[in-house]
Amino acid sequence: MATSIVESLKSGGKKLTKARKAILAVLEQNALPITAAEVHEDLVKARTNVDLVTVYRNLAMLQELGLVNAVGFHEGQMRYEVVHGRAHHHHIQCRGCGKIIDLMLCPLKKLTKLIEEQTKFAVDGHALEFFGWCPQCR
Amino acid sequence: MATSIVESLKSGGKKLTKARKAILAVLEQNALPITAAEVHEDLVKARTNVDLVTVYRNLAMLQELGLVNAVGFHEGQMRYEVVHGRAHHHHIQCRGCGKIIDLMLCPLKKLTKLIEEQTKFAVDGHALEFFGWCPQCR
DNA sequence: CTCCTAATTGCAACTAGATTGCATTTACCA
DNA sequence: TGGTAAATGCAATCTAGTTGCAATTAGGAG
Repeated sequence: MATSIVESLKSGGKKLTKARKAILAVLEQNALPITAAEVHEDLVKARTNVDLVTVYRNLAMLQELGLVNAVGFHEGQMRYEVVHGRAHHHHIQCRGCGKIIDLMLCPLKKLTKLIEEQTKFAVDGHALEFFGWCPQCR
Repeated sequence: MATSIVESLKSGGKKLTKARKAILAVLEQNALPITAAEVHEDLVKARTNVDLVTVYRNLAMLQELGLVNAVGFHEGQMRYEVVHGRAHHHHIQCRGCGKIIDLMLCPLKKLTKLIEEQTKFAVDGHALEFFGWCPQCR
């Protein structure tokens, strides 16, 4: 596991438990954002006994520490991906098969400034997802 | 109610029921996206007896017809707004008080073309929400 | 190395948002 | 005005996620 992650946990007063290591390992093995249930499935497959509740609690905690990023596609559930060493990016999901792919771009830096001027909000984040039909489902 | 809405319903083989009219009226009275529960609350206040299930079913149907737009702020519930006569736009929500305001802009037309070239997806929509702190919560 | 304590975990119960099955009612066209 | 497909209400159900609590564990102090 990356040193930066261990550091972040420590400075947050968090322990490096077996469950936590396993959850982070699963997230690092998945290039694309996965659901809590999928994290749990992978843990079971890897013969690692971690309760689904523990998965939820750790995902929430890792999000607070900024180690994990939550992504929503309006599916009725959230998806999660590790932040560690990856550039800020967005996703596109196929409306047919649900396939997700990474988009290594973000057009919103300039726009954020404009919005701050217009609304007087202090903007500190955004959610941007694209939807469409992949070549197979088209 | 706008003629265009009545037309859309008819050509979709949908009836103009009392419940449906009331739900559309509530949505038209709310400038900002509201939840199914809030729609239901407004109906109760207006002494219109419509079951929450009927609200859910109609919101889903209106969305399919493209008359209503679903917006998600990762709150664990969806919000809905009428499309009728409003330009495509996005929103910003305060992380403190949950206040939402409209942003009458969208920077994504050009980007959509680029994504289609890069991914071979046929892009047909996107979700873009901003988060931050409003002047009162800052 | 051992002990202590706060952090973490698992289990069970619970919550909230949303969906489904089915019998009854309603819109609307012939 | 009657027939019928669409729509509704109610109750039951589902799924994602959360909470309370007793038992366990990581990891620093001594």
